Amino acid sequence: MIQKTARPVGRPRSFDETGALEKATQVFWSKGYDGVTIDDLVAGMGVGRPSLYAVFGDKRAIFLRVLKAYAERKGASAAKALLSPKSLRDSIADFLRYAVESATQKGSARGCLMMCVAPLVNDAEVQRFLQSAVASGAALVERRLRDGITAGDIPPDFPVAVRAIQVTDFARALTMRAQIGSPRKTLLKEAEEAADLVLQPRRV
Amino acid sequence: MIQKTARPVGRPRSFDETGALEKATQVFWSKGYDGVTIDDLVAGMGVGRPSLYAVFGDKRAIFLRVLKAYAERKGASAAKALLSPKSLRDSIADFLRYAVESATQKGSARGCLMMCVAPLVNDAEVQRFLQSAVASGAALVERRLRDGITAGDIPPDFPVAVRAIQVTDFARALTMRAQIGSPRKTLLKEAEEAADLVLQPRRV
DNA sequence: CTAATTTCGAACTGTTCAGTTATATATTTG
DNA sequence: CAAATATATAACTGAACAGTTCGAAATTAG
Repeated sequence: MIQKTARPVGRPRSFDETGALEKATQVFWSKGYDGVTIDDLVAGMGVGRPSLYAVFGDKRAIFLRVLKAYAERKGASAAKALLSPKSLRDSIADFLRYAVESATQKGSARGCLMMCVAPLVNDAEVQRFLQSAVASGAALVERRLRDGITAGDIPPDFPVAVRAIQVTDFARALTMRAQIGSPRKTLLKEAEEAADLVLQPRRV
Repeated sequence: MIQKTARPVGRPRSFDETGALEKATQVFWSKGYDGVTIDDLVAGMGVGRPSLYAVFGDKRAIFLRVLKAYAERKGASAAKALLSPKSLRDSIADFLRYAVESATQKGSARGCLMMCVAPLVNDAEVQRFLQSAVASGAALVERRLRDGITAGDIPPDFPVAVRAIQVTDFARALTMRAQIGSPRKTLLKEAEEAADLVLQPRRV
């Protein structure tokens, strides 16, 4: 019989790996990549310096893990907002509203790790990751738009690819403005207006 | 008679103040705010360390001057693109194309100092400045849209305020994507599509 | 040519930082 | 309880950094 929860030999860790990464997310998010020192991470993650290097590696490695975990969570939330069984208009509006809400969340830094912090990291792997994340986001929206055609919410000649990109562009822009301090209420209103705009049928 | 070009007493400076600030712009743009050291500025601006402190102050002071000069230049170019005597569609498209072109300029860092670097600077004055710059940009576009109503390019009930913000949001989003490496050609095409979208009359 | 003034170049100083090492501590195995 | 193993705590090391100081150099004023 295989005991999966077999305690490993040696002194047990005093921290939770996943939890520490989540705390690291907050550290990077609030201080930016270059602004973060190892001591910031040691303090913020609650992990001793040598353990931090042994378990997670250096700053770059920690950031990459943080970024990927963050992207996964965000992507899941975005997909949830987009693909629940609502009207197309509501789905798109929800997607944009979610972007605004998570970017203006009190208690954590404003904006978004992927849009406001990661792009400044001068690292090829980070850039590649961001590009693929951008493409995935647009693909997700495009899928929803196609479903909208099937459901008859928008006409069959609706330019799904172009509009999908425009939806994600609005999400990006709203998130950026959240970061520099635009109030949530304003941005939520603009999210609605953006949803209305991108769903307009092709001009006659 | 006042001799304006009276040479000041003492050893003349070996650098040009304005030129040094332009070089500083490149330094901040390519390395981000936190990523820049005083030595980077000394090397990049061609100004000796003590002179740098004496003439410009510390890193924060230099960045503020750089940011303001940059914003002035950008604002002038944007106004030029928007307000030249062209069709409304061309004006808006030019505005967005200019955003893409300057964000994908070879030889200098991608993106834009105001959108990609400055928002991460954790400084109240910088944030206030950015907010006002965002508002100015939207106001400029809105003015052009109003002129478009006068000229009959768009109907009198055209939602100028909302669409003006949307235009600047597209500029923001396109600039951001330039930064993470989207090719100029792609972005230029999307600039056209964005211009078409935001000029659609209100839905019937 | 001398004194006054301003900038320049180089070096100095205390601090902060990344990454490592040494030792103590907690736990499993036998 | 003793040996083996893995983590925690604290301290160390060399490099990088911000801001300053000091003497040399370039210029004007007299």
